[in-house]
Amino acid sequence: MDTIEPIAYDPTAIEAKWQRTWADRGTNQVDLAGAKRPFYSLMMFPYPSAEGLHVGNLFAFTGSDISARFHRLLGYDVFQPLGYDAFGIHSENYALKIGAHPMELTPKNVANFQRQLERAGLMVDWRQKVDTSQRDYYRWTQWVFLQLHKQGLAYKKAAAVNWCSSCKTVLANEQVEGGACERCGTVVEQRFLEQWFFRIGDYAERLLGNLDGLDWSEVTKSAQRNWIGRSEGAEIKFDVAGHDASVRVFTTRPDTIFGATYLVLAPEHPMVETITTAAQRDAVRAYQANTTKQDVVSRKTVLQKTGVFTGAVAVNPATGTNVPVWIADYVLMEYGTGAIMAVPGHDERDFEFVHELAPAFREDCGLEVEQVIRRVVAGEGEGADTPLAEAYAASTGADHLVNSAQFDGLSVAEAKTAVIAWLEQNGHATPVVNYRLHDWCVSRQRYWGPPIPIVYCDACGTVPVPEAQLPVELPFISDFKPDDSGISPLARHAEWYNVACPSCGGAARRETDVSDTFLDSAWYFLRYPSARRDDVAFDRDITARWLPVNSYIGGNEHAVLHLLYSRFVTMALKDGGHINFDEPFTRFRAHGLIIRDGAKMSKTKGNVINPDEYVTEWGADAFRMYLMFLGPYQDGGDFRSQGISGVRRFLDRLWGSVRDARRDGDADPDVMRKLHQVIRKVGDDTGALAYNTAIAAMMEYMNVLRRAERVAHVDEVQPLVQLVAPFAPHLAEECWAHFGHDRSVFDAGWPLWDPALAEESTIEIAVQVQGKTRGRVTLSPDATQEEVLQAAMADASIAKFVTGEPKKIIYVKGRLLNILV
RNA sequence: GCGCUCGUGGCGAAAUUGGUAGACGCGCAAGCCUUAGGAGCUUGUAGGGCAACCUGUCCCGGUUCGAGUCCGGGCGAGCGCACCA
Repeated sequence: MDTIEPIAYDPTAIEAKWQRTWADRGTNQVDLAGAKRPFYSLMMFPYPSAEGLHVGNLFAFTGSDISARFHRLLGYDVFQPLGYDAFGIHSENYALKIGAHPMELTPKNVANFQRQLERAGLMVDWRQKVDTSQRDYYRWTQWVFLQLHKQGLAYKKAAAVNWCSSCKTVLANEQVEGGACERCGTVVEQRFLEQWFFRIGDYAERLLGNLDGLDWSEVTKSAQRNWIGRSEGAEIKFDVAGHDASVRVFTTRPDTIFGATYLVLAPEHPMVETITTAAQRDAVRAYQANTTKQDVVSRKTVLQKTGVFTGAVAVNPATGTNVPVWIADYVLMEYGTGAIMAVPGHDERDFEFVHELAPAFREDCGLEVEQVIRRVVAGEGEGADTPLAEAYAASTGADHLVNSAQFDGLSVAEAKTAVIAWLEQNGHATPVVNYRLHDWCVSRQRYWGPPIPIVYCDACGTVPVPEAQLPVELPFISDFKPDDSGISPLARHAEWYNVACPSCGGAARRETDVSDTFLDSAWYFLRYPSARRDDVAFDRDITARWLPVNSYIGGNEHAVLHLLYSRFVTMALKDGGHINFDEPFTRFRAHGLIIRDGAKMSKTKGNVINPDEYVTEWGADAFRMYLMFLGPYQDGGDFRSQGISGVRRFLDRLWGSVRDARRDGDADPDVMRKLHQVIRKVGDDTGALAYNTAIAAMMEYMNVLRRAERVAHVDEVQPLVQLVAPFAPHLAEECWAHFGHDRSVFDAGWPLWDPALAEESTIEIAVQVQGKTRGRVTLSPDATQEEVLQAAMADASIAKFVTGEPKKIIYVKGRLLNILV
């Protein structure tokens, strides 16, 4: 019996042993102050739900952990921290649901997560753990708020905001999905409330422009671009007849101005009041009352358009003709100027409005459809002279203007600039860039978050809490339940909010809202390396050494939330002189999602995987490795319980070959050649996060060892242990120790591979005739074309296809020969 | 509608980036070993054909000696944005 006998190893014992050893030896700790080759490996921290760790968490963390361990083996000083996003609505809502107090429940959940995470075998430096709900963390979250305030980037204003009646708080635009709360799915209402905002809108251009230089997943960059929503166009002024006023509209299609036959204002537009005629006043007021009460979701998604005429008339600055001014619900106050010029001939929405919803008024009010663009489709010639909304959407390069005076014949692109330039001369237009991105609403009318560090004083006004007085501590209150009043639970506690003004000492009142959870996580990566410092949010030297983050891994659901906010806060802190970099994450990779048997995992479907069960049955190493083997890391994968056995079999075989490895005699040169090839492949793939193919390569090598039908030599097996180490760290340590090493395998370095030793002495070269593969010949890699041809013609099954003299021969060295006859 | 990513065996997937399609694993089949096996080992496994061979990477075209890969058009899926002017 010479072949490798797998010996089922005992993961429970081995894994517990090594986790203990790592903790005892401080294996996972890094010298933060003195590291020579710092590498900051970051994973998105979890919020500690009571349900415990989800496979999705483990999938994400394992991917980051492998990258971190791999870099350590390459010789970097790797810092990989982890912590808890424990403040915020998600934690508070769960406490409410089970009737617990978040201040008591959160530490329990954190402890449970900690236990599960420790079993997973992550190379985390737990000394640097952060917990956003702890005072020594949120003190500095408040400090960040104050820095932004100091820089004029935080302001308070009354505005129409998104109100979730279930979470009983306002939400940022980023937290509203299709008109509903992204967390609970409740339809969001519009409320008019005074809130704190951050001027993220001022950073739109920078947030957009920097994306090109970032090594990030394309999906993430594209999501951010969409969210920032840059559009170039112009503001055009339409004077209102009989008033000393003009309506400013934003358009991306100034070229269509000759077809602008009416204007539309958002119902809540401030000019509506002044320009509405007496005859239309009642109708307008009734309409306004009706639409502003509507919740956001029906304003934004219902496609039926309604509107009412204000009675006012404006002058089209291009044609000089009168155009009626309407108000309608399809124009949004939040975007552009809250007013549009309607071009029903070339805009689908305007076309719909005119045709479907205002037929009774059409003639009376002159809502006419004019064609000003002629569509030219390649190969089809010019389109018919029918004004159609489609012409707007399908503007091809050949389309040109008609019925537009001196601009007739210009292409759409030419006309855009020409029309703006012309109108600009008489002060009727300005080129403008608009963004969809709005300022970040950070106030929350909730309990479980950092109180916003602001005090209101009748004498001094809005006073920031002095930094020396931080934190503004969140008090323990039992009635923390939010209500529908739009006022925070803290506002019920006069003993807390009544304070002396920090400026004049007079009676003053604290801000009673807390800040958005996303502010907690928008700077946590700065805190980790300085987590044990109580005198600064982050140390200058430490920060300069470790940041920006070298590798960040997380879910793409945060593309426009956490990732955008983190970039903004980083830029703001740089502008405030606190740090010297613009972008927090040099490389970001969005991992995929784990589904199960083709469907998303959900409690209702009952297909949720409990990692604990699998870790107990198969071991953390096998579970980690299986998750990574499911498919490309950035695509996620379909979890099938059966599949894990293949990975476990591999680990058992590895353990068997380590146990049986012989030291006498020499290693087989053929096996060693494969080994050098595998070292290269696993290194390349692991660096590229192609974990599935890295694992496949190791399995292939294991098969080579087995098929050798003899006990493997130490030299053939030991380097494989180093390759496996990032994936199955516990077993790798056990194997490494078995080979007699005292130190951790993670201090052993990555095995070197020698290109000369990796090279095959003979290779198969495919032989094609007329481009069809007809056979293969085995020759030395540097065989000449003549040699290959000779060998090919000696093979009857190839030669029979070669009829006559070859006309041309194509030889790709070491790959294939193509004979053309 | 706009943007991004993608489409390959029964299944999850590979393919050195234009060069032998289906590595690796699951599943399945046959065999060995077993009192037994949801264990272990061996072999086979894209489809068709007795075979020589033929056909095959969503569909249609193109470039090329050669296309899963590049180009044009279409169909389909997933994600993001969306009455955004």
